[in-house]
Amino acid sequence: MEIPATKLRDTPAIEAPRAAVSLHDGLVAALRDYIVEGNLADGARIPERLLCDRFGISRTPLREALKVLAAEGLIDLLPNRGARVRALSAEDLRELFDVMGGLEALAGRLACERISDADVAEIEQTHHEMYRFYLRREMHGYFQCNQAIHRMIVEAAGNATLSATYASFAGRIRRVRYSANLAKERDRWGEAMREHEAILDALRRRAGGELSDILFQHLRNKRKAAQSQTAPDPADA
Amino acid sequence: MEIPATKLRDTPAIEAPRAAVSLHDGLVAALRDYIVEGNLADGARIPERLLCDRFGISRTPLREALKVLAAEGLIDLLPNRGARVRALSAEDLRELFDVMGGLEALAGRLACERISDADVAEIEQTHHEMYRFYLRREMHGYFQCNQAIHRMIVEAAGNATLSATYASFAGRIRRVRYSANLAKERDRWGEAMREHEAILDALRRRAGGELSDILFQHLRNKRKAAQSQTAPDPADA
DNA sequence: TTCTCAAAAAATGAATGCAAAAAATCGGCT
DNA sequence: AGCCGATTTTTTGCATTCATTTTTTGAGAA
Repeated sequence: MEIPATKLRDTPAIEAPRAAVSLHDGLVAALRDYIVEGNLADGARIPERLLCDRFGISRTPLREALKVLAAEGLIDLLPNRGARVRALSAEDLRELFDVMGGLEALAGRLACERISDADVAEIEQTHHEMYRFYLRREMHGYFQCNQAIHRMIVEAAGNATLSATYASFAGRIRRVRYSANLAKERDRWGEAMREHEAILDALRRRAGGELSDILFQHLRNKRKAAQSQTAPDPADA
Repeated sequence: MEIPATKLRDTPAIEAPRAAVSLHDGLVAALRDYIVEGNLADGARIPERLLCDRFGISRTPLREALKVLAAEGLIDLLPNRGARVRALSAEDLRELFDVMGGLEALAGRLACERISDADVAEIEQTHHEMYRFYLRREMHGYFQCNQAIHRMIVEAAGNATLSATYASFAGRIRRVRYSANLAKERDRWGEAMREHEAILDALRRRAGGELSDILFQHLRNKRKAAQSQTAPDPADA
């Protein structure tokens, strides 16, 4: 029965660092990257022993990390049968892209409510940088700027919960993003560029609802591009 | 050992599809409910030993469950200092409501794309039932129908990922929903009812973008009501 | 008394050990 | 010869144990 009387005073730095960094968090991140980067085949069984050796730890912390990743949806945990890399079906991809679209739509709406002119200017600047990459047909730089813009909009929403959720889903589709997506994206490069113009325009006017629609549609188009890429459906193969 | 008996019941049809049910999942669910139902004080330290005794298990599975709940954002895990119930600040509440609004907005948009006339009719029916509760000033029944309608819209989106995410966030605010929210809601009862009329109307017309806006605003208003209720910041209470 | 510092106590983080379940291997049967 | 069932082996799930870290407690000095 410890009395909270003495406790109430010492809550200075608790709110600020929401995510405390422990050794365990590092392992979760490492394992997540390990999987996201495709070191394990889709649907492959993940023997605990193997990963223990790989990461140089015992089974206890590894299992904790596996549970977390399972909760994140990155792997499946079959009772008494170990962990398996969750293979993303075409259906999963559809769902993930739509949820990402919904989150970005939300971010756009919220950003319009509170974004400062300075932050809009920063996005504008990145947009122009991206445009230069587009003109020079430099895919990589374009991609980087693109990602940065979307991230800035999400940040501008001023909603840490949203940012965290967005990051989580972004991680989940990063795998496919790596493997595919680039080639077909090229076909709709001009279209994407125009969409980004519209995004910036709506953001300048602080037209939340409009920006929301544009962003969702933007992701929807991205999804279609990615899907036509991955079209030969692996789900029922 | 007798703990999970009462806990396992309240999993709607949401989680069904892909999550395999192990004994461990039961523990996570039980612990989640245990916290959500307010058995632990806000910000209170959670001694592992105590929960081990309470649930009749050893520390290993408990710690696994704690990690998962921490990943869900329900508790904070301070390195070497144990777990604490994450106290929802006014800021957190604002964020959560907005994210919920974003998810519902997305659900509405997606639902308009694929909902069948039969499902619309079902929602319509629940809506009328809700209206009868409204006329008779029966708060509880109204509330049930309200929840059901929102859940049906989310389900109608046909996106399991969205459903799971929605359920997760709903769980996180369930705590405050229990404690407060009802009284003030009464003041804007009529307004909420009108908003629901608009929701149904947009759904009938399959006006996705419109429904999206309405649902977000609906949640925004709900948030305002809840906030004016909880206004005296509970963080430092 | 009150503050500081140090030792004791308790709690956390991680490794190991043990029982049960699944997978693999081998012998028996049709 | 091939297929099915039992035994061995491996793997998983959980409890227990060990090493640090934190927290508490107590003694001594200002």
